[in-house]
Amino acid sequence: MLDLKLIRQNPEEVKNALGQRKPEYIKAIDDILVIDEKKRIIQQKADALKSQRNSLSKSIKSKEEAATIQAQVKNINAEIQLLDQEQANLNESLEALVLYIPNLPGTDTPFGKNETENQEVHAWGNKPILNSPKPHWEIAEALGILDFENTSRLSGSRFSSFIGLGAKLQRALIQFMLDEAIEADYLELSPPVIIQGQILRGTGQLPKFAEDLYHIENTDQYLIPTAEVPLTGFYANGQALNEADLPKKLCAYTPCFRSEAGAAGRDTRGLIRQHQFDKIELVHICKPEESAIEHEKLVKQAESILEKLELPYRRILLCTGDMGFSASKCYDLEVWFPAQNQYREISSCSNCTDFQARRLNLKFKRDNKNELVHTLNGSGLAVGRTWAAIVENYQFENKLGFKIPTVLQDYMKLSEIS
RNA sequence: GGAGAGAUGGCCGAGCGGUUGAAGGCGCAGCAUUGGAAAUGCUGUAUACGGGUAACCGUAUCGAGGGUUCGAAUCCCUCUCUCUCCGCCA
Repeated sequence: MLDLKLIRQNPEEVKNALGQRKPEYIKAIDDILVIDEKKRIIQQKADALKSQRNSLSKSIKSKEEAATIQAQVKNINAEIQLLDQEQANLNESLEALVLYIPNLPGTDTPFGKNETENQEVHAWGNKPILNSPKPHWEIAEALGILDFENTSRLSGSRFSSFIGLGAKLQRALIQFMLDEAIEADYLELSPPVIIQGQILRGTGQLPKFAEDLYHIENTDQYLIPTAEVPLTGFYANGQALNEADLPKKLCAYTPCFRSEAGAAGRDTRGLIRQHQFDKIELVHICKPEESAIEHEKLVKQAESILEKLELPYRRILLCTGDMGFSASKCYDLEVWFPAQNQYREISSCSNCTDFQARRLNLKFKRDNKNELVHTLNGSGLAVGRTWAAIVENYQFENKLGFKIPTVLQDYMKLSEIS
């Protein structure tokens, strides 16, 4: 959520910045300004009447003199009720508008209409030289370590099961990624995967992206699409954080659930796009002036996982038109998939500045005053996609199977699966 | 699921329908005292919205929402959550 005062005081700046995402936001800001103006005028009227009412009520000392004042206050009350109702209505429409406005792109976020205008920052690693790379699902299904067919009868399309050594590899990846995060001073949380709608509004998934979520019927609860939600929301609406405790670095392993509405026909084969997948998530909560540096640290932490797994990847700086709702600046890490002959997203690291903090009421105390924190999140990493990337990049050319990355061999007690 | 108890500021804890945004204590911050500290003393310590260059002023908030009243933390209704006991259960 953007600061209303910022919109009020620098409307042109806000419109310029949001217009870089999509031109339609410019009109929304104009609407907000009009409603905000109306609301303030009404609030001033109502406050003045309430003030009058309070002092009249206080002036009643004896029962004898009460009658005339009572009549007076009753009249005032009728007026107040109308104004309050009007203000409540305006507030509602104002909130409805503001909750649909995304974060302002940072000044170092490049302008661009869509993903074609993202910028590659750097690429790392050597792509494997393979004459005819096989897709991961072919290799894995043939090895009997991954199943789609039986699983689709269990759960429907876009679900899968890991079997035997496949399941063990997934478990090893989770263990490895968590160990790496904890080594880097992250505090591990194991949160619920069912979360209140209020928190999802806070992190920005709601109200705009409700169709992407699995909703628990007859409740205000949802399955999380990412552990960013419970991690970022963990301290919401509670006591302000201590300045000395910042930056807070949290990590969690959780399953993630996405309805993938609107993705029909895309990535229908393999592990790339599933309704349920595992992910290790990293979240930083920090002071405003620290968030740019924390963002670089966060993305490097995610990169270090790929480097230790020796998977070729590149870092992309997203442009204004491709960036997520809550982000001000965002790097995507993309891992190389030989069979598809392309890089695919495996981590998305966002600096959300104070956007989520304002919606979540997430503050810290500095000089005896409450200030909004900045929040950052990134995957470290998406487990299913990492699993698939290992199978494809480490596949043997002359026989069925693949090598286990060196760092995982201790976890697996195994050097290859064939 | 059944029965009961409760929800007040960072925490504990008062609170007759009317100078109660809220006593008192703890904690925290500043100042004094000290060679330094402890102890002590004094002062200050909620949030949001609005108005004002500012000092400051107005309004709202005692779990949430509604109601009664000239006036509600205090009375009434609904909901939510927490705790205790019983039942069930990974």
